[in-house]
Amino acid sequence: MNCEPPPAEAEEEIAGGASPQSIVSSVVIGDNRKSENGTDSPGEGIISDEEDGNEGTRKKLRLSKEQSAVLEETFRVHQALSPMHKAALAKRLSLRPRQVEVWFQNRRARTKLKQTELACDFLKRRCEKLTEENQRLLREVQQLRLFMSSPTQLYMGMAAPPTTLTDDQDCSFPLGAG
DNA sequence: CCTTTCGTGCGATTTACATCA
DNA sequence: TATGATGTAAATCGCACGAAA
Repeated sequence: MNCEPPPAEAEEEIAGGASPQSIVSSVVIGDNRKSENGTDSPGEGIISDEEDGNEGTRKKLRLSKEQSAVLEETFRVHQALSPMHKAALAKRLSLRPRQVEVWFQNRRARTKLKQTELACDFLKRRCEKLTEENQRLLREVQQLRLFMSSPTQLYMGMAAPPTTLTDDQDCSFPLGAG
């Protein structure tokens, strides 16, 4: 499977330089975004590796700002992690390796989606331009045909003959052997 | 060479949670 | 303030692939 790294321009900005040292060492449940003063509301505490804990209902754990920042920073360097790197990162962030893995998978998916959207926008604009150009050329062909059918009459009434096909433009068409 | 097992990535989907009208 | 709609992101599922045994 080929996973080419995305171009830098497709990358979103990461949340400003959170220092890796300031990682909150707990997986929190609850509102991480509202706490603008940086105080992550520590909900349930650390989730251990074995403690999948979801007997019945699984809990969704929101990552803290710091955790997300470190993950983003790491992602900027490597879009995929070796098992060792993953384990180290998980330990550093007090997450399960599986969580780190899932985060990276989702992050790659997000990047790809964003790239696809950008590509789509680009193609849309390109298509619009080509359509415009096509219309213009069609009009010009029409003018040329008129001009060829009665050059003198038309020439009198025209400010200038169609100018698109000038000397510096190669309007020849490859007709094979010729 | 096959076959099996294991680890990993990906796309699609589900689901918990946050936000807003 | 309560509530439903909606968006986002964490998590799950199933499949495919390559490497190693």
